[in-house]
Amino acid sequence: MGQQKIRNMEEFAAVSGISRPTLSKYFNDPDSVRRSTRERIETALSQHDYRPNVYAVNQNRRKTRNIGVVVPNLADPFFSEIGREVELACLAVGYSPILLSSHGNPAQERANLDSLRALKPAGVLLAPFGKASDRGAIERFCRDVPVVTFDATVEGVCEAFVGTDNFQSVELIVEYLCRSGEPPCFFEMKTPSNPNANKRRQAYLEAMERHGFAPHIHQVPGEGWNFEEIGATEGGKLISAGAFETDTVLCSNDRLAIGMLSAAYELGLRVGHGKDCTMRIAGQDDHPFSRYTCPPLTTIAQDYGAIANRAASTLFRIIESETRLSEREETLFEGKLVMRASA
Amino acid sequence: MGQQKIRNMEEFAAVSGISRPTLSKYFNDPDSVRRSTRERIETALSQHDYRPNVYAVNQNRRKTRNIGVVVPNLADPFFSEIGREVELACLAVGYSPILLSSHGNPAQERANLDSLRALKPAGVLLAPFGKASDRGAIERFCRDVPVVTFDATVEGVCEAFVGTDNFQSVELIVEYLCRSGEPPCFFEMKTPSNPNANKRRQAYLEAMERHGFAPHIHQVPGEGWNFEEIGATEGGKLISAGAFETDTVLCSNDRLAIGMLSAAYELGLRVGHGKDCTMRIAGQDDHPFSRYTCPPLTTIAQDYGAIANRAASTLFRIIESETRLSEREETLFEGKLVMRASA
DNA sequence: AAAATTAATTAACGCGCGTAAAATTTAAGT
DNA sequence: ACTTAAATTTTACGCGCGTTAATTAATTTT
Repeated sequence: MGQQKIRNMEEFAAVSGISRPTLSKYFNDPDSVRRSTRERIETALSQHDYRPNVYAVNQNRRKTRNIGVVVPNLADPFFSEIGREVELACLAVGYSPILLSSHGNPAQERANLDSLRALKPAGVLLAPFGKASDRGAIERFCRDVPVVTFDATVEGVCEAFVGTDNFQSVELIVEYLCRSGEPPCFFEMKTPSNPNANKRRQAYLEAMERHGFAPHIHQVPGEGWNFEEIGATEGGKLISAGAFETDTVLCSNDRLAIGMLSAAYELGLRVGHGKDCTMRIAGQDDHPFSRYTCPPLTTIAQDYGAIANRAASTLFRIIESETRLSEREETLFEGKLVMRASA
Repeated sequence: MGQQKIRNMEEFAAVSGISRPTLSKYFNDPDSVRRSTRERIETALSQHDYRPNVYAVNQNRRKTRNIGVVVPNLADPFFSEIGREVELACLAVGYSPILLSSHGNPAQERANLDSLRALKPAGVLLAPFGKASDRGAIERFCRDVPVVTFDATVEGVCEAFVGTDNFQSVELIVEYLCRSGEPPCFFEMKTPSNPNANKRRQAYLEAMERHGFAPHIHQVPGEGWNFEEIGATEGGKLISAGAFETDTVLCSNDRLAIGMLSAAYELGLRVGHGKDCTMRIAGQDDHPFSRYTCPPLTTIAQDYGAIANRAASTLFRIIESETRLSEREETLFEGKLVMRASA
């Protein structure tokens, strides 16, 4: 294509026969120039392959076209999947997503926000740790940058929140479990890393009361994000000790359930709703791997795509309106029951 | 801390009593200034919280302190894990990692390299698709930016490659399987997304010959990265058709094995090396979830940490020497046999 | 303490682009 | 064809920092 390399917009103006300010307008918004000029520019562009220097472009702009995406832990397929959807949503409307994982560490979350601040992002999509997050840091950050939280939130902070309706979800699966067999016990970590856990516990209590059953909550020790390990070790202990009051266990999330399924298998128990089964195990989230557990995991599916797209579009709206929301928006999507063999 | 906000280095020079060029030196390398001045700067820094404008800093620099990290698919825990390790290695020596996923799409890989080029990275760590990658694009990119490939490579391109020794690994597990039971059949996709698959198939053939057994390779249709699905569907078909010549199956990777385990479970087969088991299934990679399959998966572990750190340190060496390697470096780490219950 | 070395300061330019104001061209409307 | 409105060009400045050369100050050497 091009002969010699174009070093800057000035040189590209020379070879394309368009003035530099017009080019500048074009690169900021192709639709802001007349169609005939746009076509001339694009022709020249196809022949000379020039791209504006990202750093020079962003130097003076108060707001860049960057969007920060911060998730607590990319090693969790839930977040890598939702992160992927969010990235695509950003690209689709011409923003540049910058994906950062906090690696399960709230201090890293703060560091990520610091890095982002230096990048002057137009906005940020944040899946925070919740209570474990540095509230002050996030509050300060939200003052400077429009932030939409998803999956989890920090009470009363940020412009908007998009997530799953834990109460509806839990009710759905509790209702199903009660109807189809013994009412479920609830299995979770004593100090959950994920803030949804607290809502789910609460929702479980309410749902059980609504259905007229006594709730049974089992909280096990364990820190960090190695949920499968905790589910396997601690869940296994409870199973072999006969600690569960009923034959049905609702886990706070799929990863704990995956661990518990593995423990049950080790113990030689058959899990599921079949006649020869001795217990049922259900999860929450519809983790990408839940379809392939043994038996496949019955769970509540979060609508990854809907959450990601709504969070992104809400953020775009705030950015483009250039005004903060008068009121904090909360959008909760309904979970869907995914019936598989485990419960 | 600070009273009013510092807008630029000039203002910070004023409040700190240090000249701007000295500050500039400091921010590029704190050790390049006298200790007494360094301390004065850091004191002022702690009181006024000023940070140089990233964009202005990188505008003229030919090489930034950014390091691009490109993986084929972040949704695969293998890559999110190795991506994490690579990120940490970069941060540890003061580089800024920029993690990009190609979302299983070679065109996106190319787009990622294009984005990276605009960011003038000091270097790039690339886990390419292999044959599916746009060879020309990668070659051109490597001409401009030092690149170290990991996990997979593109023949003859880039400065260095760090990965696992597939031949050693496959030999290890084939030897184990032959010694402990029937020799393994080999299960893989007809058109594998991962280039290591080809080496593994070759290694299987050689290992079987070495041990004096007839090799049996089963290639199944299927595209994309939904390996578990393919393993379950196609693997299940082969199992129920009795297509495997022996009772032992070595899968090209753990994710296929996870799918096949799920299919075997559905079929009511007991997998493992116990007396009551009817077949054995083994994988390769030691996927983070393989420990929690039912039964837990016997596999070959790649040394994630070693690969990530070696790839990173090799890249740093190239960057800091400011000369390209005279010869392409290849580092292969040995796989380790992880014996669990499935084989 | 003087000389030699090293480090910091002053002054000034350039990077690539955003952007504003004024002058000019082009397109649209009647 | 003539008026108007809209788009483009010219001209020029500024952003925040890298960097260089000449100068001055601080430190080390002998």
